Amino acid sequence: MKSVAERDTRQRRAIRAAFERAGRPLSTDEVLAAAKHDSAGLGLATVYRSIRTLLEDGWLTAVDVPGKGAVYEIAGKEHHHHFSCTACLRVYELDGCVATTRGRGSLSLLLPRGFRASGHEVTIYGSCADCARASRPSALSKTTA
Amino acid sequence: MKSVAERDTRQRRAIRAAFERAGRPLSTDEVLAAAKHDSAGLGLATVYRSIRTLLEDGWLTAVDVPGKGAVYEIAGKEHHHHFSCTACLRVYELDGCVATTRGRGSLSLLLPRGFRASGHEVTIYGSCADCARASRPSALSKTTA
DNA sequence: ATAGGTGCAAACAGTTTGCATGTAT
DNA sequence: ATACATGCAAACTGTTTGCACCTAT
Repeated sequence: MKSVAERDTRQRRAIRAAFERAGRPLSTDEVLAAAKHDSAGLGLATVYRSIRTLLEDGWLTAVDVPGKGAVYEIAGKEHHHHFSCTACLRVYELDGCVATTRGRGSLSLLLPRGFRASGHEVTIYGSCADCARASRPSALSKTTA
Repeated sequence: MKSVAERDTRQRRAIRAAFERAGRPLSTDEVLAAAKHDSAGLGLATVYRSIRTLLEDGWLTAVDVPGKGAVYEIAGKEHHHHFSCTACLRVYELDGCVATTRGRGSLSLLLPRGFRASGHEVTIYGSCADCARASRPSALSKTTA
């Protein structure tokens, strides 16, 4: 009775594979670039449409990273935060949550009276391991020597 | 010797006044709407240009609120975070920082080896006092009766 | 008088949509 | 066979820019 919801096409397989290979949240451009390896000629509109479908299916979730716009990651993981590398512009997922690191409810302490929290978003900026290594002078010995 | 950097126009006075009156971060549309009270006929392009000038002058800072885009607030305050009301879409400034609420450095605990943090951004979502009050049934007695 | 500011409209970048064609089912 | 998916290009939205006119200095 129920008509097929999602069709298994080359393009969508490529897009899903891109997320699985990346292991980190991807922007639309990153998806396009990565998925083109499996499906040349892939169009940007298809990337947008597929991402929307995957969001509706609950396979992906959107994360809005300040300064980077929306990125998407495979859904279903437990609550976590994100790291945005200011050097390579890649976004990474972090394990754990500030609120649970040091006792529950630390975030509510910041709220004025009468405000009710329903969620939160934490983004840490800096250099990822790759970029930190590349820019640290003392590390050059290992890389260069 | 030094040529005049910024000129004191009706429009810019209106825009600065809008921020001072609001007491919270404003989006470009909010600035346009609020500043039009003091300066009818104000154009959106002028809002964008003035905001940029005020950012360069260090009078404003930009805050990128996930799901809302950029908002701007008067600069110079000490490090703090933001609250985004999912009901009225207004953004508020919160006093204090998660990292200092419960001992320093709790955020670094979340980082994988080799990552270096240079800053962080925390946004809490929920209902502001006004919206929480308006939607809470038990509070209607006070409002209605 | 003149450099800088303003408003309008055109230009742009990122995202979405219409339509004719292609393809999984 | 048919409904859904794709690619292209046009449409839209939010932001920036070019240009002629205006105004604080």
